[in-house]
Amino acid sequence: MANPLFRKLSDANTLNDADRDILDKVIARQRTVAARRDVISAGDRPKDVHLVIEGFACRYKLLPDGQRQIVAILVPGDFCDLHVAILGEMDHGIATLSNCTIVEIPPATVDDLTMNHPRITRSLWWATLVDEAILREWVTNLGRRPADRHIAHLMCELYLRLKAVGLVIDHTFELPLTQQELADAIGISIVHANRMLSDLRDRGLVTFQGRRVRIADFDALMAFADFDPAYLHLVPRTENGLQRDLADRGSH
Amino acid sequence: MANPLFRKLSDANTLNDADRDILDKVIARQRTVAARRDVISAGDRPKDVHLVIEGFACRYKLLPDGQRQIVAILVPGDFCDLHVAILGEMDHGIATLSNCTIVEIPPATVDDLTMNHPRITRSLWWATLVDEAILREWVTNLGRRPADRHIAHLMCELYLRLKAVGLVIDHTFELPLTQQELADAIGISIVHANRMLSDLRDRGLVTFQGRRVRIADFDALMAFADFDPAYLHLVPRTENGLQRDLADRGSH
DNA sequence: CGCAAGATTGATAAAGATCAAGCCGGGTGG
DNA sequence: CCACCCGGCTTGATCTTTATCAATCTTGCG
Repeated sequence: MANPLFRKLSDANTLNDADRDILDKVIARQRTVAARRDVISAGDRPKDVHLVIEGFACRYKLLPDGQRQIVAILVPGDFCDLHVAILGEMDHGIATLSNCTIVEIPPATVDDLTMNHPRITRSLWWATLVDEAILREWVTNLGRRPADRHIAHLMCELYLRLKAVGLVIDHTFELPLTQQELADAIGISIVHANRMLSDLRDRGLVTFQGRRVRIADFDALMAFADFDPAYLHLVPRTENGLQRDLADRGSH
Repeated sequence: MANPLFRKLSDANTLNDADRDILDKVIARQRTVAARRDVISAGDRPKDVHLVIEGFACRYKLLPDGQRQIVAILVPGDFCDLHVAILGEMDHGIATLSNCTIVEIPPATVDDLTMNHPRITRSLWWATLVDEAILREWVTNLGRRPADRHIAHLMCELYLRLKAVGLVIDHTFELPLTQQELADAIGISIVHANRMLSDLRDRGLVTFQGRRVRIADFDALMAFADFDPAYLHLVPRTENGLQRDLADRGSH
């Protein structure tokens, strides 16, 4: 996949070929990070902005008793720390879940984007606001949805987010999470995660084959999870864009 | 309180008297909203940006079975929907918890700020990023902290946020939440909320007198809640700013 | 082959939800 | 002035969800 950043941004924002060229240059400086390593640790003051190009990562918080809460899952095209400069230091860590390709963007490049490329700036804003919307949905999931529906909801979310960057193939996507990591994202114990997962399997809603997730009937899963994709704000400029997108989902 | 927006922003960002004048003008157009009314409903596309000047409000999501999750508590100085324009429609509602004074800021004013007032723009960015940091902490609270500590953590957070806008007086602050509303924020049932609240009272950590919360020993409450104020990014330009701020807390 | 990490299962305990009353205080209408 | 009514608070009993503890199984891999 050439440029997941461009793909993601242009999916819901109007960007042109010139913008694509610029974003291609932005992601030129890549490096790889092995699975289960910190990309940025809590307390860091990173100079460069980091972006996931390939692989999965997560934001997480550690509690004094050693528990961990994953507060976001980062997929290709997601920023780790756009705008840390403004906040100063990281209040959480970012770790890879799989082998990852990470891009480091020097502050000068970010400044150039915000000063000279309003369309891109606006779409970066959009990405930030969607991240926030996802967090609100996670709060709702944690507060009010039982564990099985919560997991189902997360699978719906990842399905659409990964679809936006072309990583859903034939109703399946890669998801290199151990059950412990899933439990840390859902806020439950690993034992409970295991049981809820096998419930979902038994219901035929989600199947896990190795590191791949298969969602045979997305509508059924959405219904079970009470999933409303509105919060992802994927709707492009046209009114019926989402309908198209959703109708399209079986055809890939 | 004259201008909670200026107070909040200048607490962690460098702003001068000229900025204050501009922000005073920004909040000129005020209106009042009665308690327990929607300021903005899910699905709205508000033209103006809304800001709480006085009173308490909340962001919330409704589930199909009628359950509610409060995903943020808004206090004076907090924006309801800075930048909705970019996302299009609201994916959640905003309701008052008490009688509120709300400001409506026309898009032209926001544009003027972002184009002509870089210091203010930066501090608005800061406010947005802090909102996101608060959401991450809420995710952690919901996922990994038991209800009593979760409530204690929220009280610590509100204590510091309200202190930043001058609303903590003599170790107390107003909090016009019913137990049902608190339960909706913490993600528990009202019965459990009631029991955890009386536990906190019994431990002497938090006392509730009418609509006022008293935190006699903030250090003890922080310790109980495992509260680390770093995520609020209140630290001003100086290194020991937070220390000053925290040391100051008993003296008001 | 044998190990280690991860997945699974069973038994039991704790946290929290639900159901059902009762209480308390402030406002309202007679 | 008082009865009563209603929203919100409190309490007890019981049920459900989830956590914890403790094995055991499975599988990829050196």
